[in-house]
Amino acid sequence: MDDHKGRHATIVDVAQAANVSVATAGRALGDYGYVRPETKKAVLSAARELNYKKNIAARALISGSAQTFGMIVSDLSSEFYSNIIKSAVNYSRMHGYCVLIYDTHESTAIEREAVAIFQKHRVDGIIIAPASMRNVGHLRDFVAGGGRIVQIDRRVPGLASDSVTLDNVGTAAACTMKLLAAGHRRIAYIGELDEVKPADLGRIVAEHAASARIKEGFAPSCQRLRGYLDAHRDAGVPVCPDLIGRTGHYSWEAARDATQAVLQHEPTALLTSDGLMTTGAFRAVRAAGMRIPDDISFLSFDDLEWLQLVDPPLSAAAQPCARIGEEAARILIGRARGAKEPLRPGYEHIQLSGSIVDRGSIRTIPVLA
Amino acid sequence: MDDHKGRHATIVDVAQAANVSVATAGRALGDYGYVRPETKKAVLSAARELNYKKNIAARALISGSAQTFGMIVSDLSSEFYSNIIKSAVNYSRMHGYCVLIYDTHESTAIEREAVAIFQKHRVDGIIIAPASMRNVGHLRDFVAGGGRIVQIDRRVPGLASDSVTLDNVGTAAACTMKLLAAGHRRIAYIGELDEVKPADLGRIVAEHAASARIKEGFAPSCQRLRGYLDAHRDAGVPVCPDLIGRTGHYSWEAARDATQAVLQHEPTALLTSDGLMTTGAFRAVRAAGMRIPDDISFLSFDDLEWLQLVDPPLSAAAQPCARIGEEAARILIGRARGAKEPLRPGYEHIQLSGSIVDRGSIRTIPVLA
DNA sequence: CTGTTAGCGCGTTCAT
DNA sequence: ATGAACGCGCTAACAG
Repeated sequence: MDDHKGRHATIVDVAQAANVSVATAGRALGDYGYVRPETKKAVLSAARELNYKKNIAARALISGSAQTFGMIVSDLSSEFYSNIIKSAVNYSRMHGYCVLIYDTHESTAIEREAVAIFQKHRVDGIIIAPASMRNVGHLRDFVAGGGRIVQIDRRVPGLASDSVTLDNVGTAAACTMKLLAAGHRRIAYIGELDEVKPADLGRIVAEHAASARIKEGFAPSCQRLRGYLDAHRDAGVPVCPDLIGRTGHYSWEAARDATQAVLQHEPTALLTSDGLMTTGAFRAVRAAGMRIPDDISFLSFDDLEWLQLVDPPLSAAAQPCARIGEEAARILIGRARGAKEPLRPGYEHIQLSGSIVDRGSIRTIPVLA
Repeated sequence: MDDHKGRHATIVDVAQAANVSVATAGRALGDYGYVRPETKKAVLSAARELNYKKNIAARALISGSAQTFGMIVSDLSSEFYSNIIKSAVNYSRMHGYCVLIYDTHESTAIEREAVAIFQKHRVDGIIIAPASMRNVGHLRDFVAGGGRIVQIDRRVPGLASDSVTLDNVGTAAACTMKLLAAGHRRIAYIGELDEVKPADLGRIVAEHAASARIKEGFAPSCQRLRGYLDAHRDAGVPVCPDLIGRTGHYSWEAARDATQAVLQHEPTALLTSDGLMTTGAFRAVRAAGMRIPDDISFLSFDDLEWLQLVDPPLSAAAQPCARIGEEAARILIGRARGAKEPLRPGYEHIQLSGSIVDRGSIRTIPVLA
């Protein structure tokens, strides 16, 4: 217990105390190579005595790995991301990895800084939900320098990285089909859609050319729009552009306002593009004094906890947050383990699908003869 | 751009490329000592050319600091902790520090592991909401070894560390007084209270001896119970033990069940001890078909986002999450900066107070003549 | 099985 | 103003 005033005991101290060489001490402590059991025992007890803690920095200097991942999200405190982080952190922990966290508030500048810091820390990989689909030079540089990235939620096309995303098109289509099957013909969609110019929106809808125009490389809200349009096309139901609410930026206030505008055009159902949009849309519906599902049906993309607490509870397409985090960590661990090989040529692109939880916020409209 | 197959450029590479010594390169890159401006410029451009990134591990080996904090919470994805983490991470980032995160699911074993890992990483300090008030040997060892800790939310007595907590007693008393002032005389309280044996509960209440029995060193739910009792005593209103719901462990299901039981004893108001309890209590109220505030008034400790979304919105005592995270990081940064001194003798114990947000979920009961 | 030694990349003396 | 050399704590070659 004789701590040298806060200075940590080193492997040399332990070796001396156990009357062995540093190499032997290293073998005993590191659990590798040949060490006589008794010797090992002596070393370990000396280590305990001195309160010895391995210095990861020194190890990292040699091995090049500090057994650490970096994780970058745009909003750490959102229910969606915090759940993903939780599972990624836990999975990593169980496999001996720590996680450094960064919150960018959707700022590319901070994201760039995060990547730079992580490079200095020589992280074994980065899990990131890119803030922008276009401004990704720092990410390209990172992978060019040998860094490993797993993208989550969003996927930048052409970026040499693995990814774990949702089948946005398919899940949104399933949501839309559910509403269509319930007899709805005027389904509103509220999303950020900042990549779709308002001027183009009408044309895209009119042509039902979603598949051609909204390709990979768009943010989730756009891909989900595509699912919405695809479902309409497949069902032979025309889409009214006025029912598509575009916030342009990411805030619930904007979603509320967009919804308010869309409600003027008498939709019978509302589909949101994610949790924040749900919050805004729900407020707008409430403010308008409309009742769910009698006056309007509601289907939320993202299953937030409070959806079960309002009256009536709201139906939702739930994303498998825990799996997203786990898969991302799993991929990174796999790559870190097999880092000796020159890096496999291909990348994993895992697409999970959302599951619709029906809580009764969707009204079935009787078919008019 | 000639990356050596993933290997990072070192300061030696940069020095060679710039035709200077490593010492000079170090001075230029580290921004210390004397360097001729032109030389510096040359070094910096060489560094950029080679995509050089300082290796923090090497720096840490010398300075003993990796400019990193550790943070340990029991539930990363709770609204309360994720908000605290967000602000702590941001504040740390702005001051050049990274944050490693651990989620313990309230497990002391994982907490112990987290501390051990953080020691290996030679973190400059740990921000932690201790999972247990008693099982804290690993924390004592950490500070005994020269480690710095800032406790948040909870505070273990006698642990040599700073802390940032809420004035639990005062805030809970204010909540209770608000309900008393509205004319309520049968106020239920739902809390975890695992440190108060059910057998003792009756006696504690009967004696109104809270101040003497529930001292520092108890978890928040107990301290808040004390505020609840103090307010009653000060107002001269007796407390009915049947109105105190004790879950014993931390889950919303338990809170729902405890509330259900308490509702049998006809409270006119409900005070919860934190966000999770609020969720459970609210579900119980809803399940019982009671209307807020007509049948029962509701005041939540912790201001969750959804409280504004239910009908009617629920009043709450809001904790200053952002400030908690900031203050914790600020203290740690201050101590890390002044680490040369043998450590100041005293510790900071910051107590913030909650602010009550009234949204109309409290009914005013007319005084009976 | 164990000890000796040489770095990992950088910061920091000292000289020059 | 710049360069040479040592050391932070640990692992990995070697010898023995």
